[in-house]
Amino acid sequence: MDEMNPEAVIDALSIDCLIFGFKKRELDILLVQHGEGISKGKWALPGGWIKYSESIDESANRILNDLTGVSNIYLEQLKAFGDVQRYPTKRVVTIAYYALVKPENYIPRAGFTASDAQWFKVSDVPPLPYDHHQIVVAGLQYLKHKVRHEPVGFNLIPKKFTLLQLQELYEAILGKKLDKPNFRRKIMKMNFLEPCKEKQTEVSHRAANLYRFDKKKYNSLIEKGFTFEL
Amino acid sequence: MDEMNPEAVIDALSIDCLIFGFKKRELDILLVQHGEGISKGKWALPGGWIKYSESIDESANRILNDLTGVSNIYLEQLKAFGDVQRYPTKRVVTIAYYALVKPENYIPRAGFTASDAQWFKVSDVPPLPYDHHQIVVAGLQYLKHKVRHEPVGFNLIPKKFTLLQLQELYEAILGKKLDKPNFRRKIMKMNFLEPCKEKQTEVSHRAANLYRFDKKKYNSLIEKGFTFEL
DNA sequence: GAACTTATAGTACATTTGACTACAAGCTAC
DNA sequence: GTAGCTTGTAGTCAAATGTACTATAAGTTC
Repeated sequence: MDEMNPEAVIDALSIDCLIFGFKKRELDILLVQHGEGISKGKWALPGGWIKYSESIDESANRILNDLTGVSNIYLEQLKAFGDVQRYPTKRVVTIAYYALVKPENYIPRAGFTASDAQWFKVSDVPPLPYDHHQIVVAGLQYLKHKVRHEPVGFNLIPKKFTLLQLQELYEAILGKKLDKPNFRRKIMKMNFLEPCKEKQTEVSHRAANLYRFDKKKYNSLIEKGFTFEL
Repeated sequence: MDEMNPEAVIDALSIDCLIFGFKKRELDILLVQHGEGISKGKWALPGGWIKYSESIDESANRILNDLTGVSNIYLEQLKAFGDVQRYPTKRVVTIAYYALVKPENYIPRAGFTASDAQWFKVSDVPPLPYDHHQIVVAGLQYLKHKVRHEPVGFNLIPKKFTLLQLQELYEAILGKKLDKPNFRRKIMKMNFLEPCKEKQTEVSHRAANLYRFDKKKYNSLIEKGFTFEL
């Protein structure tokens, strides 16, 4: 049977990846240009078929890496999309994954069946095939909600960051100005930022302290009933 | 091909339903006993195969109705589970759905391949086959989070309810005692509960006022920027 | 009516939030 | 150097909110 061949795919089940980046106060998403198949030449979310030999999580990572060269990021499942007519030639249910990354760390390079891979501003995404637009909308909506209830923003800025960088990120995502002293106090009181004991360099003003997100601290706070809210 | 037959199923893709109820201060889930197949006799989440002719949402509703007689509820997608070895005889990815219902409105009656259908206390769930335990845990975790950020709890209690009933629901889900006067004040200040101008009946103590959740009020608050938090 | 149960109101204190002020530290231009 | 700029960091204060209570009211059971 198919399942005996480790390269065989489940032909009714695919993965699509929605990768968010953040550059110059703009949210970006990563698209690939199809190099073959029925949608050749079109820009679309990086996606592909799930193999019998891999879990769906593994599948998402492999597909993303094959098509764009992006690897070792934390892909999380967004949602399955399974309308009867979402795919033109046959019935295909797709499981969408998403991730937040720092674009400067992930220069996409097209691979496998993709002829190109590039970041697009969310505000300037080309027409997408299948129900990919719907997936993007669902992902954006989810991100908007998630960012207020979980400290996912840290995935979008450098490991070591200043409090102002963090504040500007939130201002951009939440779409409003925040008071500087109050933001600092609120974030610092949450107690999961670790000072790096280093300062900013190469800035033409007083250098700010650098901090990093301490996941261990955060997790232990969560276990004690803490909930992140911003 | 398979897809031409409207009864044909996608044999690598299933649905499992996680239905929560609330009775006597306890959270329940709805299980069915398999009447045939490799897990005959075992209690499991109501589940089945997705047909080529139906969307995954439709599939979830049909399967739940076939097996338990429960219909017309709002099923929401929880997550897809796709470990390679999650199903014993072949590779199957399942999409889990969940819903919150008032058990008194939904007396389960077994149907189709199920020989029985019953509510089980969450604290007293029998051993479940496949990765169904993992699905239940994921669902509970999600519910626990969701219930604090959205007023979904009202789906689990009668339309007209007392504040103590509501409080007991939250205590059951969150797993901790809440202070009565403070809970009342907080909920009432949110301003989306409408007094029914009726009182409890048939209770052997002072009758409490009945309230109902006013979805219109809630929605208009949301539009003004209000966020539910508990 | 006494004892009990649950409903509901109120109070006092601590904590958090939001708007704002003050000042320190490092750069640049003169 | 110093004036003037930018950004960092600390603090104040009143209002709102949350927390831990106490008190009392309104029924039921015996």
